[in-house]
Amino acid sequence: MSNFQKGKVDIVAVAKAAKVSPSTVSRTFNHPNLVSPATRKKINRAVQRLGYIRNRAAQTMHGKRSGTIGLVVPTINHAIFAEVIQAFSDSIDKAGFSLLLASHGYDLDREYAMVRKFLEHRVDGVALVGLEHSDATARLIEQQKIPALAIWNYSEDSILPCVGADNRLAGRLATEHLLALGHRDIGLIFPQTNGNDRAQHRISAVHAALNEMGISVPSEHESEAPYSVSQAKQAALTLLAKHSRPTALLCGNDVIAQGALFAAQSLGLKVPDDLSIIGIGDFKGSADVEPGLTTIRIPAETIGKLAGERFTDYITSDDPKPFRICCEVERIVRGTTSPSTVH
Amino acid sequence: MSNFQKGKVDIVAVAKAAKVSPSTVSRTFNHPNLVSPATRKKINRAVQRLGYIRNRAAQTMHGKRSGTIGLVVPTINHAIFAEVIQAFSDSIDKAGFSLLLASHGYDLDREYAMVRKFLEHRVDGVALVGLEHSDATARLIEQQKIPALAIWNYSEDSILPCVGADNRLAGRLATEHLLALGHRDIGLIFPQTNGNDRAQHRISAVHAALNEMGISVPSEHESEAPYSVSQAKQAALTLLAKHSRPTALLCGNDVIAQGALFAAQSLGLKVPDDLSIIGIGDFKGSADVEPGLTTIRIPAETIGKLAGERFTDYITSDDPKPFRICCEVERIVRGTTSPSTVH
DNA sequence: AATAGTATTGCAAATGTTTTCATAAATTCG
DNA sequence: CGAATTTATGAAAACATTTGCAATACTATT
Repeated sequence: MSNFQKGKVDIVAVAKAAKVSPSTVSRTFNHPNLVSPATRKKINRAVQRLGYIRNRAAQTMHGKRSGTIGLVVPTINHAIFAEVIQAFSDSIDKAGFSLLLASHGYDLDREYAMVRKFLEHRVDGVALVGLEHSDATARLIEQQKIPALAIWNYSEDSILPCVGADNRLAGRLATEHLLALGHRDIGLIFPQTNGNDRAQHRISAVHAALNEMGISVPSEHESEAPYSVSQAKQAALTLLAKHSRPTALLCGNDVIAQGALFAAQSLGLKVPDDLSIIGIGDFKGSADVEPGLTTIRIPAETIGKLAGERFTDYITSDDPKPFRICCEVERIVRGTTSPSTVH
Repeated sequence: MSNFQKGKVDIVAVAKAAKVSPSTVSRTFNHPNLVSPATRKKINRAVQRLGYIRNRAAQTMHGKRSGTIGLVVPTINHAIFAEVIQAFSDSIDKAGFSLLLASHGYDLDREYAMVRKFLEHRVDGVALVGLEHSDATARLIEQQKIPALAIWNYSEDSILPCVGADNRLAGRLATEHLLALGHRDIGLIFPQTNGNDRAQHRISAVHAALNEMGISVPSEHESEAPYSVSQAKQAALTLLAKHSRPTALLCGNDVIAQGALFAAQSLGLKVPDDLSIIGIGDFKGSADVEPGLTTIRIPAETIGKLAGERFTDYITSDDPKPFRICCEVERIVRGTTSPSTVH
């Protein structure tokens, strides 16, 4: 009970307390099999007594991994990203890594800044959302040779390793579902596609699928809404107030779809009888609204989990092989869609 | 165009390229006013050319701050925590800090483990959710003299500095609102209170307020639900199916309240005419359900923002003064509550 | 009992910075 | 113009580790 409070407890304080050399203490942590059980016990006791905590900063300086992975998301405060962050965090935690998290608010220049910041912290890898990033970001990753991962989106020609879903397919499936139900007059509410390749892929697939059927969407039936139930509700209200109302609404994500649902309800429209609504995402809660939301499920949790597992493998492997993983999207039919009654 | 790729670019590589000493390079970053504009320019050019990125691990070893703050939350994947994380992240980012994030899943032993992990990374401070933590965690914080902050909850006798709301008051306000509307037969759906002092404070205040009116809640009108719309919906369905149905439902948070709302709707009950529902939290989306959810607003964003600002101040101050900040809760009356029709 | 081999430990160099101190150059002032 | 400041730079020590190498102590083998 002597040197508890006095000064820093570093590895040499522990060494002194255990009457061994600092090297031995270090070895006890890093190569326990190289030190005799007896000394190991002495050292552990000293560690306990002094409350020593290893200093990863010092380790990192030796070329050891920092044990951190940086994740940059557009925003944390979305059902869907929260889910993927949670799964990713849990997953890398299992592999002994800590999560550095930042958001860029759909601004790719801020994304760059965040990646840089993470690089200063010497993260062992950086994960980004989506496949579209600024040239500066791409250069930075290339130049610094930092392991990087794109999550959320899948594309067979992605430059970075990726774990995600095919958003084009999601858009197509949603469209085909409505078409199969006989809808020909389809309204579209999507988020801005600027710097958001997920939305961009989805909407272009929707248009493609409609074109194949010779359907085009009149511009007054196409609307843009930010990611927020209330603003989506507003947008839907405006769209639905138009003289010629579509028989179905295809929404860029489930948050927008929920907004649309509430808008329809507050206009006294019966969903799905008067109006069908389909979303994309299958967020937590989409199953629980009344009626349950029909949607194309993007398996956020699976993506996050898988991304974490594969990325940590990749990082810790001596000869890392790039990978691209496509997680299946799936049509989930619930209560907000029904056959068109117009013939 | 010589030493681009060959080997590490560290401060001495930059120094060499700019034909100055490493000290001068370091100074250019840390005390730019101490180095002449001319050399500064030379150095900056070299930095650009080589793509040098500062190494915070090495800085940290010098007793400089690591520039990271650890935040441990029960779970990331909740509307309410996502909101507070976002605000906190943005706020500390402005002050130049990076966020290390971890979740413990309402397990205080895991919380301890996460704090330890953060300590290894030499975070400059650690923020926890709530005021209830394991003894080990408290000891660790005390012993390591690491700046710590409790967010989300306010209490005047909190040991740690705190930024949060008075959850007891929230519980009381919710109760008083229902009582004022004439409800005497009130059902309760709350999350588990184990290791969750927020819920614990709320429910005890509810019971206290009811007691003062001589009201007690029959056990079949009191139910426990985890944090999930669907499971809350289930719990509410069971509760509402009882022969004697309460006239109002007081829910431990807005997610549960939403579940209750959907349950009521699927049972064909008119809200608020047949059943009043009040939540606590005012989550994103609570305003947008139909009818809008009456709730007690806990200003998550304000809490996160304020917490970030005050905590970074605290950390960077030479003589930090402890603080406790109470953010106001507020009754938000929307469409899910109305006067009791039973007399 | 001597030798070879193995298990255990310590020494010292290295990692990438920052900072104190010292020195040199430039500027001011009487 | 020389002394006194001030400004700009460099050398070297310090920070907390890890690890290659060397030294020592132990075991097993003949």
